[in-house]
Parts: sequence; C-alpha cells; structure tokens
Amino acid sequence: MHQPLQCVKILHMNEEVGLRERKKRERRRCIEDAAIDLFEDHGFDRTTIDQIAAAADIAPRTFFSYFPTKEDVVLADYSTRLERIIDELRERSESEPPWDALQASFLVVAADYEAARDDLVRRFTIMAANGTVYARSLQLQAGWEDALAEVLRQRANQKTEDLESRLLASTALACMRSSLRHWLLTGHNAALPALIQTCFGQLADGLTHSR
Amino acid sequence: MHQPLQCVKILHMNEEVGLRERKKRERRRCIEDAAIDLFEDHGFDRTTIDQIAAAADIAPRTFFSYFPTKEDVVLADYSTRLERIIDELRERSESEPPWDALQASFLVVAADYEAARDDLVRRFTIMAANGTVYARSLQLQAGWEDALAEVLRQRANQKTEDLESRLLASTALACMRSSLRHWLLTGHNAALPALIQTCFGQLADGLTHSR
DNA sequence: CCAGAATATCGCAGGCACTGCATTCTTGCA
DNA sequence: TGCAAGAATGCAGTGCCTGCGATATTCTGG
Repeated sequence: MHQPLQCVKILHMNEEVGLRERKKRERRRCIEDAAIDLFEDHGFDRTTIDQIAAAADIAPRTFFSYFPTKEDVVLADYSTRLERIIDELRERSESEPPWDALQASFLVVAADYEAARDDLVRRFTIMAANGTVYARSLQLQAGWEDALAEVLRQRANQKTEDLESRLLASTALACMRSSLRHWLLTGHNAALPALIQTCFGQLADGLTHSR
Repeated sequence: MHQPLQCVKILHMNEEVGLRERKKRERRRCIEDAAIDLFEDHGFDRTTIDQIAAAADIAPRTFFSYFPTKEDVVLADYSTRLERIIDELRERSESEPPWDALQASFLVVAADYEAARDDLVRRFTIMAANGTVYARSLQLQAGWEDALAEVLRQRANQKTEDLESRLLASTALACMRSSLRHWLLTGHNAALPALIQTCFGQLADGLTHSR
C-alpha cells in the first residue's frame, strides 16, 4: 500500500541529500567527536554539556536535539547495529533452528565491528569506565531483547510471550556482552566473530559438559 | 527507660542492636513504604524526593543518607539477596560442575522470593514500568555478574579473567531475569523455582535441540 | 547520672542534566 | 524573491544529587 510511495521518498532523499540533512549529520558527528575527546581527556562525569557544546560550537540547548542524554553520545550508532541483527534474523528461514539463526545474525554484525575497530574501542573504553553509560547501554539492550524475543516468538508461532523465546534472546545478548568484554580486556587482538562463535557454541552444546 | 538497665546492656553486648541501629532500620523501612505507595499511586517519575520525605516525615536531605538514588528505594534489599547467591556458591564443593553449582545457588534464593512474594511483586511492577529503575537494576546485576564470574574463575583455578566464567555468570543472570519476567507476566502463580529450573535445564542440555 | 564523643538529622547553597516555550535564523520550494 | 518548514537558540524552571556547617540525638566512660 504505502510501500511504493515510501520507496519513491527514500530514493528521492538518497539522490538529493539536501543541505539541511547533510549539515545535520555533520553536526551530529562533530558533537560526537568533540564529546568523546573530552570524555577521554577529563572523564565522562567531569565533562558537562556546556563544555561539549562549546567544543562542538553549538548552543547547549541544541545538544538535546541530537542526543536524548549525555550517555547516548557514547553509544550513538550502537542502536543501528543492533537493529541490523534483528533485520538479519527476520530474513532467515524459519526452518532453521532458532539458536543457529541467532548465531548467524550476530556474526554478520560482529564482522562490521572489526571494521570500525578503533572507534568502537574508544567508545567501549569510556563505557566500561563509567557506570551510568554502561547502565544506559544495558537499558538499550533490554529494548533489543524485547525485539529479538518477539521475532523468535513469531518464528515459533507462539501466540503469547513465552519463556523460551525470552531466554534465547537474553542468552544471545549475554554471549555478545561476554565476547565484547573479553575482546576489550585482551587488547582486542583476537577476532571478535571467533569469540562470539565460541560462546554460542558452548551454549549450543550444553553447559553440563562445561570445563 | 521501662526496661531494666541490665537487660539493655545484655542486649547490646549480645546483639549489638542499640536504639540507634533500630531506629535507623525503622526509618529506612518507613521511607521504603512511603515511597513505594507514592510510586504506585502517582508513578515513579511524578514522585519527587520532597514528596517522599514529607510522607516519611524526614528532611529531604536525609533521604540520601539512606539511599544513594531514588531508584534504589525500589530495589532496596535486592542487593542482599544477590549477595546470598554468591555466598551460597562459595560454599559449594569445587568438584561440582559449575553450572550445577550455579543452578543450586540460584534456586536456594529463589525459594525466598516466594516468601516475600507480594512485596516483591509491587517492587518489580514499578521496576518493569520505569526504564530508569530497570536500568539501575541491570547496573547492579552487572556488579554481581563480576562477583559471580570471579568466584567461578577461582573454582576453575584460572589465573586471569576468562571468557568461560564470564559467560556462565552472564547466562545464569539471564536465566534469572527471564524467569522473573515470565513469573510476573503470568500473574506470578507458577512456582518461581520451577521456572528457574526450566531455564537452567534448557541451557544445561544445550540449545541446539531447542524447540 | 552526667559530660563529652560519636553519629544522625537538617537546612542551605549550588551544580548539572534535562524540558517547555517563545524567538530568531536558515533552508527548501514555488 | 517571498513564504513555509524546520533548525538553532535563549531563557526560565524543575528535580536529582552533593558538600558543608550547624544542630540534635544517642552512646560511652567516669
């Protein structure tokens, strides 16, 4: 119904990236860079919105039209990556076992993590050092857990919220967090996808035979 | 006052519960009750510290000598329960497989949850309805995950932080959250320990054969 | 029982994140 | 070019949270 119309609109926007849209993206990036520099130099807590605004050459009020909270500057495109996992999962065959589908979906995005390695390490380092930033990231992950569980529920033709889908989504995210943490702590030299695969594999085989 | 001096002294020496300590606990409980009533009636966001203080008959400033943040009133004794899981895990034989030990430790505390059912349901309901409270609970859980992983690491005689211990701790907490959520959504009629056992069992057997 | 030590409560001033609203400026389009 | 949409800004205000100094309460040793 609205599908054709939407396509036209999207195409139109992609062809002509107006000055307005371009400036908005530039400024957003500018705020991110300025903020992350300040966070690294003086710490997250000791950096104020006013300081970020000054460094990014915007009015303090303007900051909040780009990011809802100070924490979200660090997480920024975090959300788009996780949304991609969900898209990936939706496109996979329903005949595939749910855990396999989850693993495959996470691995696709994990490969991208390697590409933007340095930038991600900076952000994750700030996140690991500050409780409120980490709390915010967990809060966002809770939202994605809901979305993941919902997709899994539909795949299994469950009518109501079921424990199994929730558990699968929750453990998948646990795999991701554990892998990311280990990746950071070990100097992010190992391949992230391999770590994730290890975690998913462990849970696939069962934890009774662990160790 | 009405009691003989000797009794007071004996009580003090044996239990160390002076008037000071007793009043502190009473007031803490009083603040919790007042706050939770207000949260239920007007919502967490629409309740201010000043309102809580007025209802609990204390100065607003005093609130923060009992709770570090507004969110923590809802979570209150949450932390002591999770600490008990860690104590339980420490006392278990090291020959026991880690996942079995984790399951047993969580089940012990889950039984207590049933005892304080109504109070917990009130708190969890507020938590489920408010993002910042849930975020705070996840932040606290992250701390317990660290502690759990550390105990598991020592059990396995690992020298440095290892991926396996972290994954075990993380998935165990995922089991707990999933179970609690399902318990709440289904009208908290089912036995919580049974739900937790289901989750742990699923992961013990392996997720490849899921569904 | 009573001073002084230890500790709790309280009031005050202030910092900072975040919001709503009204105004001004920039950009897109006819 | 002129007008409508949207972005940036300034301002005033709310509310959480903190440090500090003053006051009140409880504990302890004599």
